[in-house]
Amino acid sequence: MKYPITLDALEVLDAIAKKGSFAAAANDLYRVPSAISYTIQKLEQDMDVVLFRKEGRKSVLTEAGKVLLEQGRAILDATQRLAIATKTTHNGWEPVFNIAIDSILSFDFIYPLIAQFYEVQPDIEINIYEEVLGGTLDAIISGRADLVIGAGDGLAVGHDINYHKIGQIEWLFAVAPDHELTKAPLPLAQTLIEQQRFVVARDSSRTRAPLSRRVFSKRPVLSVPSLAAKIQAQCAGLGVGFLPAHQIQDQLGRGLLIALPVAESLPIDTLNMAWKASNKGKVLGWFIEQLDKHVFNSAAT
Amino acid sequence: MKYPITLDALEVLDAIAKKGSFAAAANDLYRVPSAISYTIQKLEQDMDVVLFRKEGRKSVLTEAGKVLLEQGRAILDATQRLAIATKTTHNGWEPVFNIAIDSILSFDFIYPLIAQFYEVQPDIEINIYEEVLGGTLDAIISGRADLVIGAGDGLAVGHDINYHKIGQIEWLFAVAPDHELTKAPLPLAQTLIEQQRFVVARDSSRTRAPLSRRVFSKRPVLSVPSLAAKIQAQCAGLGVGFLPAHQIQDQLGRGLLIALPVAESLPIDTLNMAWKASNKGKVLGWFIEQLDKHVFNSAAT
DNA sequence: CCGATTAGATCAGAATATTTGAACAATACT
DNA sequence: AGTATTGTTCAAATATTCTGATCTAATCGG
Repeated sequence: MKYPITLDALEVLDAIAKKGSFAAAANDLYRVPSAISYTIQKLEQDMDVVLFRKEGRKSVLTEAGKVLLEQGRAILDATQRLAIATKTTHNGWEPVFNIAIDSILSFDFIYPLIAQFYEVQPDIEINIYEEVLGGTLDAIISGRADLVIGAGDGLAVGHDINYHKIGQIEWLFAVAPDHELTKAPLPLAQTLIEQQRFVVARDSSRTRAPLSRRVFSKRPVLSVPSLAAKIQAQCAGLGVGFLPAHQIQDQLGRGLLIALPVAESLPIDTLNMAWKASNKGKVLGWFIEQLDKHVFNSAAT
Repeated sequence: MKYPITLDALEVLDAIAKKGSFAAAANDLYRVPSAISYTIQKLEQDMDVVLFRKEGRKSVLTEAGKVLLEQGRAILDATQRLAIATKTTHNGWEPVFNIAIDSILSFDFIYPLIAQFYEVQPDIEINIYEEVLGGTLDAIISGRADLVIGAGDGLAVGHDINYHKIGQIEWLFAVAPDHELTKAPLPLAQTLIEQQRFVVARDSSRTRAPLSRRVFSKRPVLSVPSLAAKIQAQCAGLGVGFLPAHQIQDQLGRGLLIALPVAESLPIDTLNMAWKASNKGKVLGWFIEQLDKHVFNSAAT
């Protein structure tokens, strides 16, 4: 069964609609007007429909012609994307790449990397997701992420997951400048800290219970949607808590937050990336290589 | 810019995949094998990708070939649907037709009509929705329905809506066979009725307040999601209420419900269809004509 | 009102694309 | 070893698409 519609004919139809006339479309497509006329007449004959009617010396689309044009454009777009997807697959690149990033990190570091990647390979669809700590393993195993970046230890025993340390996170106990703790003897005693209202960040994109890190407080906590909101709440003096050092350099510099030493020394969290060992994709390989080089939370900066 | 992909090439690729070889695909497409070979080689050259590799004397798809095949099939399907949609538009038929039916009716009556319509015109997408009484006018004005069928008077003053009576609904006051009202003097007095628990049906597909018809009860009502649920609840003796006669013939015949006369005579509701006066669609015209002929709730049945 | 310009159609001939038929090499089967 | 099948090559045939010339009809500007 021969298809009455050809992509070339849809392209001609599109050009006529965009340029407003057969003659202009011909010019646009480097053809002569009679070639355009031939193509449209052949399409009308093959489809057994009328696509244009005469208005004076101009041809205008019929309702059927409009249906063909609109949905034809969608098919042309899909075909162009298909050509690209086929070519990127041919070249060994995955056509789609998903990255999940721990909500405790900002996304800022990944954008320059993606910009670099798009210089190398512009035709890949990259999707970025925000994950909480506990979700990173799920994201890899379930296949919804090709690569995850987040804090915490690798716990993927028996799951054929590769972990690689790419940095570390320093936690600071931070309070507003007018908080009473700024007048207390340093380092802050555990018993004093326990009496404070902690601000905790929950993951707003997940319907799970709020994930609280190092909640020492014996007072009701203040729960906020995100890390950014937590920082704002602590700047406002609404509570206290630990914050990743790299996220509050600006606030510390401007005196909006004060980092106070605590008696108990906090371990520094490692920052890992993880991926399925069986995944040999070139996009994944590129990102792994680049993240390995990337310097996170440098003390010198 | 010439498109490297042609629909014919996608059809060839599809045939090769389905039939398992170039030779079988050639046979299927009424061509010679060298025509298939030519088409694939031209496609590979135009796209600058490798689609097949040799395994012995057989050719098998590469990963790129698989991507092209799968998404190419979707494009072929879309193109076939587009040809049909264009043709139906050319023939004056609307490509999509939406009918909203009052939830007080069952849908049974519309299915034979749709079956008849599909004998006349199989290529139209028909969508059926359930609406409550108050929603029918909205559905027409907003354009989400081309035709609505439901009970009640036409209230569309100033809205350029055509109403047409197509039948009527007889309401019966029905109770379970072991309900105490079956022992009361007939016709049932108003004061006696008022003391009963009524079952009312709300529209589960809408987030509006329950729509109650003829709620006489001074007791808390039992609200259920649908008319079907209302019938079931009344059969179970959970309450009383009015039910459209045509919907409970079976239950009456089997003694699952008893229809009791009430002192106050109830008006019979008219059943209307409504549509926008400016809508001249052929599908709409066909349904209006057929519904006009259709006999609803005939006393003889 | 008239000449110039533009839009699209017609058609013979040219150019390009696709197909066929014959022959071949390589692989698989009996 | 002989036969069958798969896919390729290639000259020739066929089909499709395009060009260039010419035409009709409609619109525009002086």
